[in-house]
Amino acid sequence: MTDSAKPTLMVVDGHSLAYRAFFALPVDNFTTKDNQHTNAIYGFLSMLVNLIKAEQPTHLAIAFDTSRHSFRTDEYPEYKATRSETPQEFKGQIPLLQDCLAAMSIPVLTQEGIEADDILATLSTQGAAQGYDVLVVSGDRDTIQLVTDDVTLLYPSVQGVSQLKRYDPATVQERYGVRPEQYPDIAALVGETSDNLPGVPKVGEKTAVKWLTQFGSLDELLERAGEIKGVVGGNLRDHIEDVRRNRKLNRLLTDVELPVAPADLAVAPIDAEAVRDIFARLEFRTLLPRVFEAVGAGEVADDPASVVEMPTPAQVSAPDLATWAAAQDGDVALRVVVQSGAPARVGVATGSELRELDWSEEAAAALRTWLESDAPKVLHDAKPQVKALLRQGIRLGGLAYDTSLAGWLLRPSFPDKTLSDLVQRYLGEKLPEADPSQLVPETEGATPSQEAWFILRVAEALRNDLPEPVDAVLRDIELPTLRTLADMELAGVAVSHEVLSTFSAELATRADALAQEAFAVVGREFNLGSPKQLQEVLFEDLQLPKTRKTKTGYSTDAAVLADLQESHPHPFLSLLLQHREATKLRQIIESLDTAIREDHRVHTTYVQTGSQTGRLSSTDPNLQNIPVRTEESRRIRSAFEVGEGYETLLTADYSQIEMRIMAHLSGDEGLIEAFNSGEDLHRFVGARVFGVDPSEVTPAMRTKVKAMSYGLVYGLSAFGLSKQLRIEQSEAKQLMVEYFARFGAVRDYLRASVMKAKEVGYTETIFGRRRPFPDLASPNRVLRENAERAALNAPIQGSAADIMKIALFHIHDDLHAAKLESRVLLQIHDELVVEVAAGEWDAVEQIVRTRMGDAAQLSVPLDVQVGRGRDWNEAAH
DNA sequence: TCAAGAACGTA
DNA sequence: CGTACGTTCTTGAA
Repeated sequence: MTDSAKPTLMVVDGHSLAYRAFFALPVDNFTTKDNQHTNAIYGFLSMLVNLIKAEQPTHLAIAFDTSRHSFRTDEYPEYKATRSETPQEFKGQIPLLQDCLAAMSIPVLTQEGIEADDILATLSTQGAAQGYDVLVVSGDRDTIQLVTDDVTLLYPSVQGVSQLKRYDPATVQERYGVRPEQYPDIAALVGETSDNLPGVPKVGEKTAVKWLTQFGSLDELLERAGEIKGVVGGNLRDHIEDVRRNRKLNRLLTDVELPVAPADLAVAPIDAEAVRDIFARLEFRTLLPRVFEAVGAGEVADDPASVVEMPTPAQVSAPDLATWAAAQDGDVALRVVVQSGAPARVGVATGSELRELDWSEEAAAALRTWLESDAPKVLHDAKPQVKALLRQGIRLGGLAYDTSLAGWLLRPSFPDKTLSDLVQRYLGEKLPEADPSQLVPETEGATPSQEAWFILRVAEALRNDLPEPVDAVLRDIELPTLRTLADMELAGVAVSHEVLSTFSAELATRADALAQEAFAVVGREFNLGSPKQLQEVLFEDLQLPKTRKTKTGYSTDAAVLADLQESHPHPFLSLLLQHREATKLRQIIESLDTAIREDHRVHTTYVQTGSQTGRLSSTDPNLQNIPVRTEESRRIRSAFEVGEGYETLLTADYSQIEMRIMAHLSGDEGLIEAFNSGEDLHRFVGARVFGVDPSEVTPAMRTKVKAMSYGLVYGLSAFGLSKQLRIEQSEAKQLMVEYFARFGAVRDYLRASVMKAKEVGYTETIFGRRRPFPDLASPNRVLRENAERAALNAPIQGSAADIMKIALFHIHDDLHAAKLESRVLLQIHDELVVEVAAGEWDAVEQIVRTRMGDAAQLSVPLDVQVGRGRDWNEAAH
């Protein structure tokens, strides 16, 4: 153990440890909005902070390599020559890391022509001589030679950067079988592939240790190399010069002339302001308190700017709160605590004052005017609160900002779910939370007005971060959409329990019969729903050929089973597929049925932050994946009926909206003509691709170009196309060639679009919604190509989502403004379902057609198909 | 009780 | 080796 009276000098190889962090931490989680990668910086600093806390060094320095060139490459040009090029994503982080260290007042040492480990060697030698306990932190094994009674090496273990293994002389002896100073001898014999230093063939650690023990020293061994028998002896004699060279190169310099001595490296107070600045730039939030705690706590406490004092919440009467809130000039944050769908408490905050109260009828009456006014209000996850107020007959006005939506728009791939997440990320603070594990919580949770206060501050931080076009999306698309969704969710959709239960019973009978039949064919009973048991039956009992591999075995999905049925027809396969279909439908029906509420309606929840592209998602239940493809499955849709007090359902959908967006974005004249011609799209495209008259396009031709057209939007490959169409890959390839020969601008656009995304680091929709793609720069091919396909699709799918949202809230607002009873119920990405009141059909259809058709001005028309019926199936023209 | 994986429904 | 989602079931570990 260390003698506490001695000062501790810690010297760190910044380059090698940051490099390890670079590979250890997923880049996804460590990319700023400007697309600056920060994983190496974060990983390194995080480790450093832990080290400082654990080791409490009195003196500290970080050494970096200057370049790959060093005295070793002068000596031996092949040194480290086989190392692959350092990724640009890593190099770019080093100057920023050094800036961080400068802000933390930690000396950064570099020396032209000298490697970081030589600086470590020099400092540790000097430090040990001057009475320091020395800690060397490095990921380079050559530093093992530095270990002495006074010098301990901390070396990253294979598990990652967070685990450091401690090497003192005894540990080295135990692990390598030699004393630390002998380690370079072993390395010289064995060689170091990572440094491109070949050793003696067939000689590994074991042999090297044996020889060194036997001969006492490397010099002695090389002197008497003739005494070693066998092939390895010959190898040694043949490679003596290599060994000498290796030994020369792996000796670390202990006499580098440095501008500093250990005494100059005393730990100094950090520059709190500078650290805050650079961490803000790198979007490090959680690291800030950790750094302050580890190295600068005393300094920071004196800094008034670092402490934001939370005002004390005041319990007030509703009239007081209403008067006070109405008198506010700037933004006011509002938090409505919702319990069982009803408001329970209300908290309001400005930057300096906190007011709150319990909800009551009197409170509602007193607050109504302010709540319904245009006075700007900032909320977090407003939709449930808007709904709760609507249930009280209060329509919230002045919805100015939603931090949940803003956080999602800024980082759609990693939605910070809760307010607590946002406080952590954007303020670097902790939202006080009640400890749920305790019956009597030890920690107090934030009160509503305290939460509101945090929301206001998070909103301010987000406003600074949100680029203008993205802010416009929030203001002009998302917030109006939020109000609309609240009404849609409250309205729900009428679903007939009778229709569902009749169908369900039928399916249950059928599924049972199919199962019995299947068991009879196989000769035993088992769980048809268990992929594991199913595999036994298919591949062992029935001896069918093994299929595509999955993580846990072999695939039994529908596509695979259909293939099997074709190559090895077996009655069981068809029974199984039919059974799956019946049970799947039944399952959907059951979950739908249990979701029917007392008003005989199903109320889904739209998750506005539920996708990375800008689409909505729907949960509890998901009404965006109700079956439609088969005749039978559409019976489920016929259970969605017009509700009491209304006359009919209207469905409206965009036809081929994504292809139209492609035509617009690419400016492809052929495709634009296709949409303006009035001809069926796939017929038109088929005629061009196959060089025939539109009337001569066969169904097979149409199917092919249709698959191709849709595939384009997803970044389809010839392989994927051939698989889907069950044609040869060569034919698929040929199809793509012909397609692009006629519609070349489409391909040019898609290529340019991905290129642009690589350049700026994000994609953008027509309306300015952005989605960052850090993986476009990934050295990992799979990751990169996945990102490329997603980046190809994002602006198209996202623009379609934008257009639908714009149409949706305009329709909602128009219906409201025209005082019509009719209301939008559902949104299924490119389709809307509207419940139409008696006598309102014409007006509603007019509004829907206009708003959907005019939602965006593209170079092709937005075609809208409208249907009418008593139920959803009937209404789907 | 929970998480992961497989399967499958939609646009 | 085609994008974007949510739900249900089974399984195996906790």
